[in-house]
Amino acid sequence: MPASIKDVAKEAGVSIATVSRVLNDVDVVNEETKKKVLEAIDKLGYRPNIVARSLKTQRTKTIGIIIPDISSQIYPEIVRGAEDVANIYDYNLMLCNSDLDPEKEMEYLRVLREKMVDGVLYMSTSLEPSILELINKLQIPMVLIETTSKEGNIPSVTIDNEKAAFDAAEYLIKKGNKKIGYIGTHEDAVNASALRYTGYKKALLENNLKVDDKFAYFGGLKSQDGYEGMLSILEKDTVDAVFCASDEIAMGAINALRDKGMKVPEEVDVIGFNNIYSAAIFYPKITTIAEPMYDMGSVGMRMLIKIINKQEVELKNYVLKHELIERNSCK
Amino acid sequence: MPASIKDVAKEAGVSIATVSRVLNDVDVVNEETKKKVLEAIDKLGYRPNIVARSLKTQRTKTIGIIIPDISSQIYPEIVRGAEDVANIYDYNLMLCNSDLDPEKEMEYLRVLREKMVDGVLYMSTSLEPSILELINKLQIPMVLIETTSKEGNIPSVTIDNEKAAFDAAEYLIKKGNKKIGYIGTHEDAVNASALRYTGYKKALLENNLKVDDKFAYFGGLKSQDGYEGMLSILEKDTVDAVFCASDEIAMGAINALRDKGMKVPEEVDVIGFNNIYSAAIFYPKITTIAEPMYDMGSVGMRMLIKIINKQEVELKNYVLKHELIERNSCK
DNA sequence: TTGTATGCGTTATCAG
DNA sequence: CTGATAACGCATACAA
Repeated sequence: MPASIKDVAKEAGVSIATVSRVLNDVDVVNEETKKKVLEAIDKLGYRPNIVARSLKTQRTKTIGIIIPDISSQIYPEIVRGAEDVANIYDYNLMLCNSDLDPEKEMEYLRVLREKMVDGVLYMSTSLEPSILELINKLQIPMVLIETTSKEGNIPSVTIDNEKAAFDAAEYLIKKGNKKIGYIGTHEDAVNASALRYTGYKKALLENNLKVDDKFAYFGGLKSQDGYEGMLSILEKDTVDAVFCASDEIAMGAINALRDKGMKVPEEVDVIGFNNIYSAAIFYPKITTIAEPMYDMGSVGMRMLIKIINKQEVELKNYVLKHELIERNSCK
Repeated sequence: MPASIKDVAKEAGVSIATVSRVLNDVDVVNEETKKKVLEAIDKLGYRPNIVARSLKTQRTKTIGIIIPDISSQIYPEIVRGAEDVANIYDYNLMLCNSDLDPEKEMEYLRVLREKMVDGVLYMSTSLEPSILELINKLQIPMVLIETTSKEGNIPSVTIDNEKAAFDAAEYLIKKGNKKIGYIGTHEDAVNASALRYTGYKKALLENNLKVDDKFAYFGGLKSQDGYEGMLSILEKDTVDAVFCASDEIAMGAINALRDKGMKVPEEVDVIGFNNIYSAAIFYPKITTIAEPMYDMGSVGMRMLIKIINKQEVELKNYVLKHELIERNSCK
């Protein structure tokens, strides 16, 4: 049993109130007694019990972070960014993997509330009405990362996915490519990555290129999807270039092209999305749209802490800048 | 302000004691009143306050997990394994990134104690005396992952790093390679990956191959280290094969070989370690020693929870099996 | 400047 | 079977 404030009080020969005062550096307390208390604290190796403190102050100094899956390639960096900022302000992170399962998300939201976290950083794809309703009921400070709520009434930090995809596709077009494929999320999906198809399409149209479904493959964001997607497109026609909605897709697509005896970038340009760690290690190094993962986490956390402290946030919906990184998978 | 047990009691017309009883399903309580209470709970949308409960029961149902860096390539899977098991037993995870800084590790240990976590999953490289001392003082259930304490008195889950490296090196030898390089941690380092050099050396010696320092490059575990290490070795001599203490090193080494115009595996065999996600996506796909990351996390968590519940654990120091995965970076 | 007392929301002990 | 009530460890309003 660790020492409590009571033990310290007894040891120092003062009341627990006084101990509490020096602990929190509040009110004025005589230098003499302060010293006595400090000595007692030191002697007993006393450390405050934050659970008890939390119950009293109604603040736990911990923040919940809900992500689809920490073992995927893109979330660890976001989490790291969040933790680094949290750390500065003496917050800890409670990590929750939802697997994008709305039921799990809701359960975590409830548990986080029960554990009285001061706020939640929430990453999901779609925000179903039932979840929105729960969020509303829970009354817990929250910021969305990578998503926005329909009405934009929940603070968020994202990138402009449509514009980013537009930039990527236009880059491919500027290189002189005409037949440009797409591998990624279906445009009807209600999440951020679906906007990438919209951006891709817009770039083609604005440049008087026709959008043909035979050049598009809709599936997941994994390398397997890229591999299969590339093969599927190749069965129908040849392509000059491919826009991939994720770097993993790009890697899979490049592997498929290689297996078909086609050279990247000599014969086909491939551009990815995300700029995950291995994009720069892969051969060829992948030209891609860099999403500021770390910054999304840190900016999101910073905003959340402001909200928790009831400070004004200038901008409710941050849109961070993306960047096209030229490497070796495009001519 | 959310409803408390008091509100429920008033709503149901019973005492808070009774509400608590139905909440925890303890003692016998009249079906009739139980129903009333349940209705009140439902009506008010009552959820227990776990912070208050924790203060009373002295159990928080949360577990601290200290890792070097979540944004590195190997920890996310361990964390995921840990979380999945934690989830089953209604525990949550408090994530702490230490960057292998002993000071940070100790600070986290203290804060986790203050927040009354029920246990800690601890990943570090070296356990300095000062940390051991703190651990001892804190009296908090703990299991080590990827490391062991000198005396083996702290429960742990690891793989046999020396044997794994031995297997990898012997695999290279069996392929007929004579001049086998090593890129990785220095043998004097006091952590798990240093044992890989020991295993590598042992394999060479047992097979009557001489160990020559010009074939060894000691550095970090990143791809950059692999790239530079390969170049450095190549300056002194040619090699038939290279044992890399991590997959990232292997990727860097392969890129260096490629830049030097040498083909993998036709001219040089390269074997990695860890089996990180991108090892199977890289070109060529990397032959490697697979560490059961997910299992280390889940087994560790399982063990920790047993310890927390004061159940007997049959084995204090688990050694999980590694596996050599043959892919395309070796002939 | 310091101490007493109350309550944060629970669980658990003790009577009834 | 149920209701008071005392902790759990701390912060704080109010007295002194």
